[in-house]
Amino acid sequence: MADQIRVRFAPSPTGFLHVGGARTALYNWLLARRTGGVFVLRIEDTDRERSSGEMTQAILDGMTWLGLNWDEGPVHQADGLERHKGDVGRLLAQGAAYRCFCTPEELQARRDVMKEEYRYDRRCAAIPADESVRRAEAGEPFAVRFRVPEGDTAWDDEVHGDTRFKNESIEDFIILRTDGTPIYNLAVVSDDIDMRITHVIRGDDHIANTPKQILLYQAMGAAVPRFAHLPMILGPDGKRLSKRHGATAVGQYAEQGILPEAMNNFLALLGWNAGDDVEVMTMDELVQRFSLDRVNKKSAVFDTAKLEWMNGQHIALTPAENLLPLVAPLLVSSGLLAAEEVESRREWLLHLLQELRIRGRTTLEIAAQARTYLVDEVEQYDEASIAKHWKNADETAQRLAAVRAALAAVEPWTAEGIDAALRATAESAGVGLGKVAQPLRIALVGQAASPGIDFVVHTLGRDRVLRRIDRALERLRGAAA
RNA sequence: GCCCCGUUCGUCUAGUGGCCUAGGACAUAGCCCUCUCAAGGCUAAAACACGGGUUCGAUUCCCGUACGGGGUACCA
Repeated sequence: MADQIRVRFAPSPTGFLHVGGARTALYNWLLARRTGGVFVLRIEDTDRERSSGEMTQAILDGMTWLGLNWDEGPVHQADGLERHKGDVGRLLAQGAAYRCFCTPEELQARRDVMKEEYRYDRRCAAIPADESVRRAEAGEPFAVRFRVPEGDTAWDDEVHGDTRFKNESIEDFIILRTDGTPIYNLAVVSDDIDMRITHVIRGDDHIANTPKQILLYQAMGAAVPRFAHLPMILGPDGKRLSKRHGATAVGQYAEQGILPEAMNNFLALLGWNAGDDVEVMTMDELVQRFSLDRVNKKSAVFDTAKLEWMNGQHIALTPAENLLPLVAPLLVSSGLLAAEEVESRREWLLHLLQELRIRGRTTLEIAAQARTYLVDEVEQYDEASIAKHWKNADETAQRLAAVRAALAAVEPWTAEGIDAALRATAESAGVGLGKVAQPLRIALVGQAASPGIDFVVHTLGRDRVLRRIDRALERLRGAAA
């Protein structure tokens, strides 16, 4: 398998896994799965100051939630320190890099004078090799810079096509700090060579790093991988997505009742499409259909309304058995259900979820709608609904009393039997079913909107139905008096 | 400042010179279905940033301009 595709996702552990990173990870994962390749996870923790173990774990958790399993890793970039140093040593030995004895303070001073025009003036590039070695051995501190050659550096980007930089626009960048630790561009290239990465898929904020990295590959005598630069994800205001736009960490969406399948589906469509009008896709379908050449160049706005719609689509497609483990914990933690009831009332819960799953866009909404079926009494009556459907208290009470009698006699207790009883009640009263169903609905759930009335009555069970009607009758008689 | 990238309905997008009276999806509005609400179905409104070329013909190719974004660190 010499031509097996190897990709990597290489986040720096300086924060949670955010949606932009998640999409980058997803595209890498999809390409690997699509082609039978290898997906490597690498944690870029060379910046010790800003990296933390908790954040590394948070990123791993986010990936796991999304189901983006990795085949190798997580490898820590910091573990490659010796190799990085060795690579720098070789570049130094072959003259592709040189020691720079300018101190950060000196550089800053020059930058202050020249403002934005400043670019490193290569003064240390002219130091003869023997002198450079002598000063280093004498203990003078130095950083190592890459000697950018003349010419152009170009590549055929999988997303952007031909992309070209003039080397003169690239300064002799530092590859090794004074403290002997590598800089990002060197570490990335050294690691990607070491991991035999064939396709580098990352955000297009890295486009300007790419020529530097290609130069490094060439200097190190390694094959240059394919590059694919994905467009940025923006907030609704068109600015780069950030915390002030609200939820950006994938974990926050998990808490908001978003399904990982929906998140992946939505993220996949942010900058890519399957080429037809199909939008709702399972993970398997995404894997089947993904290809890099249908990735867009244009940055995209993250639209939570569409995410929620898509989540609703995925919830509706999720069998009740699979929905139960997602919703039950919410019901248990809000005290509506005892932990052991999840098992003992499993059939009833599945029956409920089967009905509710097309009625909510998040698992939180589903759980909220399940509430009235789990408590004994109606918790709150919607006044606007009462005003509309309980207009005449006497008449409503009469009708509810008739309904009560009919429901008390339904045998067996099935949705069909209930439906027949309600229709018969309406008919003998000489009104349409709506005139019976709406007042009853308010008596049962406190508002004018709910699933079908026969479902509500059946699911609530005879005892609670009769009790709630009795409560409604008390209320109506109080109002009439 | 300099370097680079981008620009189709409010948003995500289809479109690779004639198939475009620019298609789909979300959101919005209306209708249908109907015991209500969802879901579903149908319909409506809604876009090729601008200016030059090239061409018999440009959303599509080229050049400018404008606007947006990224980079320009001993951050990643």
